[in-house]
Amino acid sequence: MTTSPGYDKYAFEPFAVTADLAVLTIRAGALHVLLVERGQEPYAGHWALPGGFVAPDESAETAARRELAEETGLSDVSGLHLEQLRTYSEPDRDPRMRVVTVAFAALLPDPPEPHAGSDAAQARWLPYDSLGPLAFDHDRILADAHERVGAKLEYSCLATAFCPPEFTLGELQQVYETVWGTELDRPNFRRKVLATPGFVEPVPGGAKLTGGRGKPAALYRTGDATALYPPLLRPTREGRSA
Amino acid sequence: MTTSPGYDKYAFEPFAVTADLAVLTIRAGALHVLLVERGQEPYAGHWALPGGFVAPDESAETAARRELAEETGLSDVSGLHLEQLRTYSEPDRDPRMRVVTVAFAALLPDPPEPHAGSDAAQARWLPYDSLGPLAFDHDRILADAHERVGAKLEYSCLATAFCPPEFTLGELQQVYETVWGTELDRPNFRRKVLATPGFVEPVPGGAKLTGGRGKPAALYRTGDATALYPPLLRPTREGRSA
DNA sequence: CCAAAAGTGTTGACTTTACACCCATGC
DNA sequence: GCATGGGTGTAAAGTCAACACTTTTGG
Repeated sequence: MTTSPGYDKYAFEPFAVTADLAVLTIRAGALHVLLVERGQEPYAGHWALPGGFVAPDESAETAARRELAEETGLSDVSGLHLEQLRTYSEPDRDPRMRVVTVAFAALLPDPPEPHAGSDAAQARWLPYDSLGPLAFDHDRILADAHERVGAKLEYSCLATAFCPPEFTLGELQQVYETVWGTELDRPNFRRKVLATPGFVEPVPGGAKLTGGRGKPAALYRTGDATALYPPLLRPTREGRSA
Repeated sequence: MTTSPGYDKYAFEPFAVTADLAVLTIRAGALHVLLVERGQEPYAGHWALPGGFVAPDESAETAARRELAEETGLSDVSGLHLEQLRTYSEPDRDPRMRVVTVAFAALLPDPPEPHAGSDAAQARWLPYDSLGPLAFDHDRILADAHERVGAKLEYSCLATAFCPPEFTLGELQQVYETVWGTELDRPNFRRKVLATPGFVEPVPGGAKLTGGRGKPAALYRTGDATALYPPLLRPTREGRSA
């Protein structure tokens, strides 16, 4: 910690610090984002990521979790996966004042039907594709969130965060296919998932579930593992090998 | 952006925002970190990561680059790789006041012999292993930096950031071995690197260089590629396959 | 000639892919 | 029965790790 000449440690400029959230879920086979409609300028009428100021006694993570609870109306937000993305600090991000935003991605199982927004602004789940321009630099934050989540699916067990407590391998595969926008071979997907020790574990009660018609599928739960060796790489973007 | 009841957008608590740097280099086959010795409490006499306040007209990235130039004494800092790590915002990180720190990792080729520190505090390159406890939560930041850099070597072309403009494959391999703390098979390493299109490109002037005695090695430059397909995975931590 | 470091070749083990096929259920 | 989704098997292609071997330099 050094100070530039003419800079006094205790005479720093005040910054506002906010925590913004890219809350993602998969609904009807499509990636959806939780957005709030802005009621006032700037960007009145535009959609924006939910978020808010970090309180004096909170960390950015705590603030993000608080906002998540308020915005989704969920009571038990403690178990949800919150991933810190990065911090956006360009001086002109917000025309009103100097705001530094710590962005997070949150992954939810199925749609916890909108939210019980604590304030007047309406909040809605909107499909990730077919979004108009968002307020501030939120397009970029959201794109970063998508990119990060897509990458983490490759080498972590994050995918189960999109699934309910008990799920089928078909549902898990849909998570990958939806986030990556590709199709995967079912037999191979199944083998890779089951070959990774703590990724998923079968629900012992031989329980099964029907996804409409077709053979009932076995149910699985999230396992202990967090990392994925070997990784589950997305199918070849351009040419993969030399 | 929503506000909690009783919260006025313009009456936020002031936060100090700093940018701290984990400046890494490889010297004599060992990972080294640039640290500054603190002259005042708290943590007087402890080593800390270089860093400083973000000025009102700067982004955190800009502030980090400015600090990097001040601390290393390098004139051309514009080409160096700066990687935003994450933001540390726990309320009690700094006993004096509320400080939110955006941490960065910087990778330098060989040792630009210490620094011309702009202030009195001495700055030094210290070996990553055999570091005592650092000031504040800088141990954790540094560990996160090491972890992140190690991971990025797997799937990005970041390793060349540790190398001078022209380098041999042996030097590049040493970067991997030093950061990962493992040994790699030279023939296989060479093949993987050369099999990735834009990773490195040969210096056409048939230039060569001797690293002491032994056959002179061909020289390479950094290529255009940034990502690494297929990835260069670290050798099996626990058991890799099922 | 020897040691040291660069660079090439090869082989067997393993992984991955692509696809064929059977199973259980709703209509 | 037949469409639909779950689950198993397999063989060819590809990848990778391990190690033997050649080349070029300094002493």
